[in-house]
Amino acid sequence: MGHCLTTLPSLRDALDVVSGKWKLMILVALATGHQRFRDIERSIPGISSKVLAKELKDLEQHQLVRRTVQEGPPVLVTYEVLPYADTLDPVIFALREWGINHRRKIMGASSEV
Amino acid sequence: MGHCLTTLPSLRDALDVVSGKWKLMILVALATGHQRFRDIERSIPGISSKVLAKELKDLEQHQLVRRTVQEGPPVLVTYEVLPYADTLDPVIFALREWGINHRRKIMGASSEV
DNA sequence: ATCTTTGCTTACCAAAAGTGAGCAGCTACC
DNA sequence: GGTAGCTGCTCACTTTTGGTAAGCAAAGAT
Repeated sequence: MGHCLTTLPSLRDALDVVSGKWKLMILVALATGHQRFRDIERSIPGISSKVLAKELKDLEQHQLVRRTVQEGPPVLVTYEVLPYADTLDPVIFALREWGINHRRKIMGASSEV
Repeated sequence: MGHCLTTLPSLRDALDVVSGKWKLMILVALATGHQRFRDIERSIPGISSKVLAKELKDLEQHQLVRRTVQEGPPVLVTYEVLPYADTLDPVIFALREWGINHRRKIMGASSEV
């Protein structure tokens, strides 16, 4: 119910860009004001610099993020979400709401035995 | 903007359950009436039986899916989405919408050079 | 009897993710 | 000026995950 025939292919298209452990997290980190590599890295618990570097490149290729180098010294590298990435807000919002709820469910279940 | 401090952790919670290439696709497949293993497998292009079996177990553990065995003969195994999985509808909807739009963007970009 | 379908599992290999170290370029401090 | 620290990464390595192909028992169809 509510799922039409184009659901699977479109979902596939979206997941191909956005699935994975880190991409959405990185976008949120950027959107909340973390622009520098180390800053982003610190704001996302558990991510490694290797993965961050790779995911940022990916996001750049998908035109969701822009990398800017201000020649120094010191050289300053900044990342920012491009406007197009804002179109992912509903996805992030939905996931976040679900996450909040799911945590409630899990916590609730363990104490209600 | 619009992102509060609980965004990252909640997003993490959600992604831990739901991220990956296949889980949402499987839920949609189930929701659109595919209940049998082979049926699901055929409805999701590119998935392998190994991965499907593993993801189904995962989804079962997260209480999003129920596996039912009707002793036969023939033995009949059916999978169904549990009501709780419906709470993911907004996520799926948002992703699907984004996928539709993203495809438009990609296609558009290649012809508008 | 043989072939097909179902619901998987098992080996095997490849790709991705995580770990830890390191490195060039700069600053900060005494 | 020596050493310590930060930045934005990369490299080599191990571990985990994914994908591919085959196979298998139970049953049904021909």
